[in-house]
Amino acid sequence: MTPQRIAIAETIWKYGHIDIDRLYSVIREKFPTISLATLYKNINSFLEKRFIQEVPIPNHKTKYELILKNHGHFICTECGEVRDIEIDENVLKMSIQDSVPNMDRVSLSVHGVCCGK
Amino acid sequence: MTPQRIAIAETIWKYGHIDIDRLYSVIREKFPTISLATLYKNINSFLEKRFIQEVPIPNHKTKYELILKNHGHFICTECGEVRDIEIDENVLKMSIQDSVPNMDRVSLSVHGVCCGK
DNA sequence: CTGGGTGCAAAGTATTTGCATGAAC
DNA sequence: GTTCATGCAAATACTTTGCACCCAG
Repeated sequence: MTPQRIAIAETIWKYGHIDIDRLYSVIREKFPTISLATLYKNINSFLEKRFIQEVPIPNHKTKYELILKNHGHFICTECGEVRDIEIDENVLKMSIQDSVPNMDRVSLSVHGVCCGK
Repeated sequence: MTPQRIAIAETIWKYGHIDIDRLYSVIREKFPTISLATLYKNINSFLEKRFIQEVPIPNHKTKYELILKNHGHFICTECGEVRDIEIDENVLKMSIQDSVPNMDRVSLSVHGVCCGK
């Protein structure tokens, strides 16, 4: 656990969802010499350890978020913003008509336009 | 509508879900001179026209599928295979506890391991 | 002709790797 | 001293762009 690593985790937590570029610029305020390589290495290590997960966003860079409680995402197809939405996981699972092998994790994304565009 | 373009659409349809590399090698059997650039151009044009959509897969290349009826995806976290699963969209929407601005499209992914691994 | 698609090459962007250095134990 | 993360540079991977050519209307 290095200070850089802590800052990365904190920043992801603080922003909720953040992509690599924003993360880079935020972290550099505290650690001006940090490199993108270090960032990617830490991101990948966090991913492996299942501290964080990717939130892929069409036409935008993938964002990262801490894995806390299960929730859905509203993803704006215009600006790429992500908002968490609460889901009732039992009801959600009831919507699945087919049998599914080994359901590890269920992820729900709602796509739409957030701003009045 | 060029023969290449038709072959691309047909191949996506035939495979259900396919990534760019597989698409490239399949199409090249029919059109040995086709380039990745052409493939990407057509993919992007299909995406814009909403003929196809992306299916992002953690640790694997994005796959593409025709937009037919709404369904969910089972995504194997080991091999990246995708299987369509039928969903009851009304029940699924009932699982959403928060109000959502402009719900265009809802996408459900179930992650797990398909093979006995 | 003209418009639009193809395919090559090149550029651009994103991500990973190798290695020297330095801090922590 | 050994281990492990950092940060630079380079390599790799992925995707887009520019342009010359060709085909169909």
